[in-house]
Amino acid sequence: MVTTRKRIKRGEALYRAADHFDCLYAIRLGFLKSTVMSSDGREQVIAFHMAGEMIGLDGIASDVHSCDVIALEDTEVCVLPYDRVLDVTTSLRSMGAHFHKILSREIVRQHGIMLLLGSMHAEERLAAFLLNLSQRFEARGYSRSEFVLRMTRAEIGSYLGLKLETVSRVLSRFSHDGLIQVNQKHVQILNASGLRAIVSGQPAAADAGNYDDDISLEP
Amino acid sequence: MVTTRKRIKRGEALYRAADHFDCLYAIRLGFLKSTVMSSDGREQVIAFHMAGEMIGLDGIASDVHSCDVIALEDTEVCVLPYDRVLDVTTSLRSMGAHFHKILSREIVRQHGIMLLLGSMHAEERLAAFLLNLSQRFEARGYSRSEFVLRMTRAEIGSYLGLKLETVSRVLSRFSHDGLIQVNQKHVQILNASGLRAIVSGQPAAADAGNYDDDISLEP
DNA sequence: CGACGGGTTGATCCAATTCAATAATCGTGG
DNA sequence: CCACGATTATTGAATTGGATCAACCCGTCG
Repeated sequence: MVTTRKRIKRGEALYRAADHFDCLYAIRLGFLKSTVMSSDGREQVIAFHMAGEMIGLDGIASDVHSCDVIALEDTEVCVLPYDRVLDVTTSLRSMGAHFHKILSREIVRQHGIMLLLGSMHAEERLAAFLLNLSQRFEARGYSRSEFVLRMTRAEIGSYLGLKLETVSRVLSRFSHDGLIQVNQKHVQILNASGLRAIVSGQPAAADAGNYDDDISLEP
Repeated sequence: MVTTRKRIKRGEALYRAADHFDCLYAIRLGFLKSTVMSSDGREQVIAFHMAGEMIGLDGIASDVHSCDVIALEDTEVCVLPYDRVLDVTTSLRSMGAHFHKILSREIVRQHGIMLLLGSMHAEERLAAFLLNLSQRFEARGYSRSEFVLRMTRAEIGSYLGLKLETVSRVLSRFSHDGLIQVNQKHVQILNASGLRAIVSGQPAAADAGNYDDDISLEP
């Protein structure tokens, strides 16, 4: 499949809601957010995207994009004209199946976010968020215990249905409890099991020294 | 495409999380809910489904279903073996495109729910919920102003990220303000524009008699 | 250097939850 | 058909988690 590249600078949009839909994008490197806007102007971050992920799927529904996608750092994407995607997915059954899976995975992923937004407390949301990032960084070969948040506190808050002050407070609390170390955008996870316990609704069981697993400092 | 039918009685499951994925289902008539469960047992309703909609899309991702689908009333679905769906969507390009749209539409729909869960107050959520139901009933030829809620207050609450008491209270308030009339599961929308104003964050602008549009009593 | 965006932290407030009591409705079996 | 227990719904009072308002710090950039 012929693929062209496209670069988006930090702060710029890859596409915006109401833009005509032509192609999908595979992220080569960089970090982006997707946002939707309500009629009265409230903005909500609905996803953060990183290298290896495919974006633009929202446009297939009606040939028009339904959200904004903004680069949070300089980003490079692979442009995949949807016409070509359709060619491939219809000519090769296995490619058709594969593409269905990509779409379905996005649906399932969103189920998890709805669970989070619908039933979790601030601490649980933040813990889940950090673990999710950690897991995604690890899957891409980066450290699962140390990374840089590409987004602001306000963007994290929007994504998690919280205000930026709450995000800041909870991160401070986690830091105070020895679960993480935060320094502005730089985060180090010190006790992943502790975070997992919080996600599962545990009231953070005192503290104890179960730093048994997941302490690591890969490249 | 050979299609078989399947009946599910009120309270029974069409499928459950972890069930093997084989087929999709088109709802012929009835009403269902989809729920996901967090590891610690919290249940969250992620969707309500009615006649004409397709369900089971979550299973494509990994050949295993990721949510429970339960009938809220006696329901009949059309069983569509996914293998056959793949045959059709890969042999006919237009069918492939159409199926992609179905999947993408689900993704876009969920964006709206995330916006709701992430940034709306209880009254806004309920107003949006009622308008959404109204619109879907209308699209199916039923009255847009009078319908029966097939789900309990607890299920509405779970879907909207609220407690059942809050749902009950807000419905009572809407009723008191003349926006709707509620009688247990039976709801009549008296002032759809008022509800729309609430969704858009308007503090319900006194009341005024703008019952201009959308009062109707179709069959 | 001063302004400005991003972050932290404290004090107060309020919307929604929790706890609780009561009522209405439904399903079931005698 | 009616009685009875079990859901489901409503409503009130008290509580609280997160929002809001506000002050301040820090680094960056013109």
